[in-house]
Amino acid sequence: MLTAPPDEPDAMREPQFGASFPRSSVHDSHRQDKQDQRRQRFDNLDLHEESSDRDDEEERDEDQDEEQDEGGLSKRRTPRRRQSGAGSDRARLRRQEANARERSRMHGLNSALESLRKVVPCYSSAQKLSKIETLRLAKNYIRALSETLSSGTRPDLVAFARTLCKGLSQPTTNLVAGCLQLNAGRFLASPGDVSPPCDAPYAYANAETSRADATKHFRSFSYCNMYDSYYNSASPDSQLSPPLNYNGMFSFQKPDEQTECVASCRYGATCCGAPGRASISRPSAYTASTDSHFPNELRMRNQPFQTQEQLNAGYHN
DNA sequence: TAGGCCATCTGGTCCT
DNA sequence: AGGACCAGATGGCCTA
Repeated sequence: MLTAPPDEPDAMREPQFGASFPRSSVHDSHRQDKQDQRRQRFDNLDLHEESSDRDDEEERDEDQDEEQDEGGLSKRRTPRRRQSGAGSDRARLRRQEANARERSRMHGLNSALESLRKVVPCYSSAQKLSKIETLRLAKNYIRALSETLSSGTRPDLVAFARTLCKGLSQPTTNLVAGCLQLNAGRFLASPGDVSPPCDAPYAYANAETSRADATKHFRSFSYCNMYDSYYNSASPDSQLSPPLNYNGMFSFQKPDEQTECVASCRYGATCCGAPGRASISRPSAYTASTDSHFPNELRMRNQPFQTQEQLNAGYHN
């Protein structure tokens, strides 16, 4: 089953609204058991019979095999020659070894993807993003950070969130909005239609269930919380910290990541969490403004916003 | 039940 | 020759 429209050149671009993700990982262990069973079953398969059956089919379909996909991409697979005796055993062994390698390779790929999940906004081990959504969100995250860095202007959370949610599915958009405590329906509506996110803390676009899902698994985020936590210590119940690093100015980090982050990040900020979620307190160069625009804007505490050149200078020196 | 996501197997292709 | 990579096929699980 395709995960993207066939005519879509970029599979990461189109949202899949209504998709049933993010998916819970609570069944991962169960899934692992099933996978082991399946693997055992496949390993015990008599590949001679399987090969025979397929060869029969291929003989029947040999005439149609000449056809090619649109675009000249031939997907034809040449009929396999049936092997027998020692050669067959050897082939089967090699096939099993190849399968094991492929499993290992895919596990490595999934491991890398899991690492990616942990560094994009809204990470949760309890309710993780799908692969495609993780890649989309990561791409948007990089883009949003790059745009902020290159603009050299004071960041705007709504614009940041828009970039972040571009092309994401509605559920994921709601989750990101939940992390930001933004109104997903409003901040994605139109560039000029920006309403203060704090007027309705959880007015989600589609359903209350989305709101509940988001708040259940993800620590809520807001400049209000940032501001508050700046003057308060972090709560001790930190477990998971969705990293939301907006140009390095504020972020969710695990407690054990704070030390090095503080050391390396000149623009560390502070945020705090919703009940049950991590709450981080870090030295901040910014404070949230308390005027009518709050919390759409950030304000520097001790220094003006620096341009990209100034930012880079800190690293180049 | 349909659709989405996923893991796995599999054969083809490319590279070393 | 063998391993890595890729994409198609398949079937299971989950959710709306």
